[in-house]
Amino acid sequence: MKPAPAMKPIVTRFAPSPTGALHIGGARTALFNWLYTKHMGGKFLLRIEDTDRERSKDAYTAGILDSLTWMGIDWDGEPVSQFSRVKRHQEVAAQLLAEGKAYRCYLTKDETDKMREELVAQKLPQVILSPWRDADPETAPKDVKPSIRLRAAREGATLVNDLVQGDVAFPNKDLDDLIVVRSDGIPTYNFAVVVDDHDMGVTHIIRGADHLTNAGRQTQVYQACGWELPAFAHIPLVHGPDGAKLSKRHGAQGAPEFRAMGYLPAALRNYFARLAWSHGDDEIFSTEQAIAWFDIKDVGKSAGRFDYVKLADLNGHYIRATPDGELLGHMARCLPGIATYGDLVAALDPKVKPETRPDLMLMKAVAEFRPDIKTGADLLAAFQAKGWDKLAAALPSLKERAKTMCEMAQGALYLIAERPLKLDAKAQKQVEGEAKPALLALIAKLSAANDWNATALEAIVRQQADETGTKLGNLAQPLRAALAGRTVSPPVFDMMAVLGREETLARLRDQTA
RNA sequence: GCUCCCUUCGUCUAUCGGUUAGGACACCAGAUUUUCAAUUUGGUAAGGCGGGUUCAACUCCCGCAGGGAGCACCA
Repeated sequence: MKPAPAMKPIVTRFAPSPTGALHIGGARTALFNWLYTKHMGGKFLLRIEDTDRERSKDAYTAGILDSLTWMGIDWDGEPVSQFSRVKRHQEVAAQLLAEGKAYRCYLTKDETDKMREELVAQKLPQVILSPWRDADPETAPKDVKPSIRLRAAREGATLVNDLVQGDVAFPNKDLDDLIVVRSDGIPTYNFAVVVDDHDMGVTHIIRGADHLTNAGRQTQVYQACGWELPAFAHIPLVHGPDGAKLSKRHGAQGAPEFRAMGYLPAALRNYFARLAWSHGDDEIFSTEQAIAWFDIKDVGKSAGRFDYVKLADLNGHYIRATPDGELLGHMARCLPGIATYGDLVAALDPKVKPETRPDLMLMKAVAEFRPDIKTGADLLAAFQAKGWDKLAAALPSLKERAKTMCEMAQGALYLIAERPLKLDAKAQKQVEGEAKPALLALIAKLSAANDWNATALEAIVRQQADETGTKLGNLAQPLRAALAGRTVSPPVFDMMAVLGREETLARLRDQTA
């Protein structure tokens, strides 16, 4: 039998710049690369684009890697630092120069800025035509450090064959000679990217559509170097709910914020996979399924809008589907990332609706319920002090009714209430009047309960309802109010079971005293 | 201004020349119910506009309009 033709495994990469946290749009780009690579059985590489020495920070790199790991996205090999490859970039530039495919340009930044200004004023395309392209190098000024520009074609068009966007042509007359190395000797982004992608053996470049025009420029570099072009796939951007590029006024942007808002990595993966990509009518699918199904040819071209409501719905599904132990782990990772209520409010862009920030809603509730707890970390500590096992016991009734980890924590606040509870106005009403004698009767019966579990407790309360000819709700609501301090809570019998006999009875007595 | 991209329910999308234009979220109504959820049944809701091509167009072509992205010695 003849062996199947050896197929060169694909190589993809994600190349964030370490100038901040992992942007959620970047996370999606990484996800698409990752899904495609896993689907094709290739290698997924990471490159840190740290040539901007002013803004790049090692802490950001660490944060980005941590966020990717949290998202469940892994990569092959060690991340490559672009800055560490400057020498190599310069070598290639020198080679281009030697071959006449690039030239030294003695135009200063000030001069080109001015030229550009004039072009804009005259409403002309902003194409800088350097006089040094064909000038005699002998006439070069001695006191100006030159940049190196690519001697790009002026006629015809540069074609980008894109797996998502199709064939896109850029007229060469609209592309000026790309600066490949700045006058300070540092290579520019569009040049370094090509050299690095080539050297790393990248076969498929999957990135945001905002890079489409860069693909034109980079294609010219590939051609000048005589290198084989990779396949390009420019995936549509994610826009804010108003259709504009995702920015501060749309709220959260960084992956860590999504973690702090209580979203699960699995939900985020599922949600982002469905933006601009689909597999028939499938909406909720596992990562394994996504890998099996994912193909670039099924990626659409139009930008999608970020929909927190749909994300929340998916997140709810994943919360319900996640085993309790794992969920507790997510809780422990989520809470410490939450700032104080005051800070959250202060950081909120006025255009962002507070309801779309689960972390803010949680801290608001905390501020009312336990003013002594200031940050998410404090809240976590409070849960731990009360006993992590209490939270674990409460989880089953909590996860049914939460869309985010923050909502779940909010539902669990009854665990850490301090006696006597401060009931909110609606809850207060529930424990007054006729409720008082009913509660007193219940206290007596509950004290005598043999078994302290939800079913047994429910039986006792139901019995009293039957005996007194009242509806169960008339007893359950006062109980709820007394135990949780609110009129909305997890099921009362679950709360009683989790709180235990002593605490339950104490809270009930507090309200009947 | 120049270049490039996009346009199906409010949102994410299916459709790949012939469908009652399907699904999901959201929304509305009913069921269930100790609150809130969850679950479940049903419902409202879409092919930007104008021209072609074709027996037939959401689907192909052209124009217009609207939206988006890019236009640095940033990445």
